[in-house]
Amino acid sequence: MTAYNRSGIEKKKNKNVTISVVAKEAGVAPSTVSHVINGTASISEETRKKVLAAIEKLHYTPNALAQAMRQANSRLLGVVLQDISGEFYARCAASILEEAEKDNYVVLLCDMSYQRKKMKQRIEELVKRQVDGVVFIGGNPDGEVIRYLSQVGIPVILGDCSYKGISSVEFDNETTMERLVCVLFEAGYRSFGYVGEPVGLQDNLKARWNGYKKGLEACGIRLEDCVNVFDEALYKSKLAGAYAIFDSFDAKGSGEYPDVIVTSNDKIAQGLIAAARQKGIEIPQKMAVVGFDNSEISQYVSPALTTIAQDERLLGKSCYELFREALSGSGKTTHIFLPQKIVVRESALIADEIVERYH
Amino acid sequence: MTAYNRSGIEKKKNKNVTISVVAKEAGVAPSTVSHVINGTASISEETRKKVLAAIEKLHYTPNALAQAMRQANSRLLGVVLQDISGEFYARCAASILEEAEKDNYVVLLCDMSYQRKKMKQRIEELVKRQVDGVVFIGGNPDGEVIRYLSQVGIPVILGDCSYKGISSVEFDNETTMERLVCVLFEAGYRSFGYVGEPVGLQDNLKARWNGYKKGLEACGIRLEDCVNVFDEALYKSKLAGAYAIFDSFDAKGSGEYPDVIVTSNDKIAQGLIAAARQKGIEIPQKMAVVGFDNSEISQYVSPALTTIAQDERLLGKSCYELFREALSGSGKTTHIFLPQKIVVRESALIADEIVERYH
DNA sequence: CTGAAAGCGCTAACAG
DNA sequence: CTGTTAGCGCTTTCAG
Repeated sequence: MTAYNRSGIEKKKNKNVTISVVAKEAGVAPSTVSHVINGTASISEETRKKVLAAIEKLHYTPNALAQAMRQANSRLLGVVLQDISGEFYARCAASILEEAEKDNYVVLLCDMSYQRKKMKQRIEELVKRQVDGVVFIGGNPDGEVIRYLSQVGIPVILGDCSYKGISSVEFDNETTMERLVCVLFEAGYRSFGYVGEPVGLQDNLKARWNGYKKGLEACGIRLEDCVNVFDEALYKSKLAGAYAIFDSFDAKGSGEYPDVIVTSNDKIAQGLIAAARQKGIEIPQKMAVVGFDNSEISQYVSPALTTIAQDERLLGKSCYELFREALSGSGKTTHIFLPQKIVVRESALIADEIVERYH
Repeated sequence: MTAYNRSGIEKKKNKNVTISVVAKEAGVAPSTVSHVINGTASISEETRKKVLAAIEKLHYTPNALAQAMRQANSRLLGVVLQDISGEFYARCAASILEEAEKDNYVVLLCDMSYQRKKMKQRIEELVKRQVDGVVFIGGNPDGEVIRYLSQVGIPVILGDCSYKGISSVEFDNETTMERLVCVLFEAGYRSFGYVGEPVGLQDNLKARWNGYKKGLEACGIRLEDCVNVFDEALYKSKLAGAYAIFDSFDAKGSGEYPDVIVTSNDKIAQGLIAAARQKGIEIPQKMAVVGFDNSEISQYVSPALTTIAQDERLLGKSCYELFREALSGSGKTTHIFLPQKIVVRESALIADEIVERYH
């Protein structure tokens, strides 16, 4: 029923419905309006009604920028991740978004696209924007950036990576990978291969690689007897990259493949499997392949992927909770480790009882 | 070399490095500092140096909130999409993020999770935050929300959906789908099936469905002779949902399947294929399946998916550009249509020359 | 219970 | 070329 400017869509400027306009309309002072909105003082039922009516009539919406300036917080959370197109990151992000929403927090998303050099600049942008905190997912925290954030008093939470003195929630990658190798060994696989991105840029990859090595050692297998390939190209295209990599296995000997190849990602596993199929190499009979992340599709491909499952939503949620905790200022740093699970399907066969034994 | 508060991480409040602190340090007026930062007046080399030194020394970072309040814009863009975990949306988002970054815009991301009712509230939050514009990707624009945004003067850009009088960039879903059906018919497929989410909530699905019907008509096939299933459950889990749906085809007759099933998404196609495999039905020999979206994995599964490819990054980029254009205030509304491509692989066989003929 | 006044950090006239 | 002033929209003492 309100009369808007009849020109319909206009330039701006018509959004001059400020708190004092409302106050005028209601015949009270701006501070009174503020009080009824924020419940920050007790107001007589009568004036409260008048104010509410004015708000309604004018379609008043508080300006969060102005609010943030007066108060200590902006209710803005920065989330920095490596690649929103990756299922892992997307799930984490979705979960953080969901939690933030419940708190009237809003998230400023930064996708680093695995480009570490952009980090500093992007973080500065977030700081300018007065975010109340920053959650990093994945990657390998940059000490300089972390220190900077600490100096300006912005809490930092790390997801699936870690840094001394900073709260984090990680999956138990190292343990899981070690267990995976042992379980595979127990299932009869004797020669191993590893395919993944270079581990330097990602803490979680590093942890997995370490677990792989530990597992090998525990099983009495020498690392030199394994074919381990790290390829930068996998950052950009896991499927095509892995597909191309398959040749490196063949190049070595002739027709000699490891019994099982462990990978850092389901897409890499799938790329390998596609290449194997193309070459007539049967998976898992001739060679087994294990993925990582339990992507939604992994159980619908053929052979269905044996992989590692983890609750990314829980990771996201936990990160958000740590952020809120950090805000309330206990000052303590917390490190949470979340379990992962070996999911046996077709691409690598392992008897259930073996998996359970290593649980 | 600067001495920070030695306690390291502190609560806030130490971030009191405002423009006037810098000004004092440099022995000039705040406005002068502002001018050197923004290049909004010519400054003598001498004072400029002093100011820059002070900024450096104090680690001054402008407060974007305050800037936004003084100026007309916040350099904040709201992006609203249905499901960040979907490859389609993730790609669009990634592209918008990338473009925004170049402009020092920052994006406030909202994931609706296909829940239409949350829309209004979320949009209000964005408005409170003073976003300079909102880009909607997918879904079915809510007239009320669009009007509200127009009233408060916030430009709206629609991606892969449309609304009267609002700029949009869409894929040419209807045309493509119609063409797909014709091409399939030409390739010898005579009986058709369709599997997808109910089309009411998504403009792009509606367009595809319309195209499907038009194609059928053009080929002289009656809609009643087709098995078309719409399932709400597909919104939440396309793979599992499609897998479950497969039975509905069997239930009808006995062992009678359409020659080809057209779907709204690669995941749905893959779910169907997995179910078929489980039942011993060969794809594409016994029945062909066509996906949609050309997900990265689609060419690495077996059978490789015949599907529809589209450039989501271009869509994202175009949306961003329309947004910027809208800001500069030409006031005109633009509708862009982006082409899609039929990608023939293994799950549905079509001779290249047929596809080309319909191009 | 309500209002007046101050000021968050910044920029945009306008003087000088 | 540089400084003074005013004020964006809001919240918050502090009086009344």
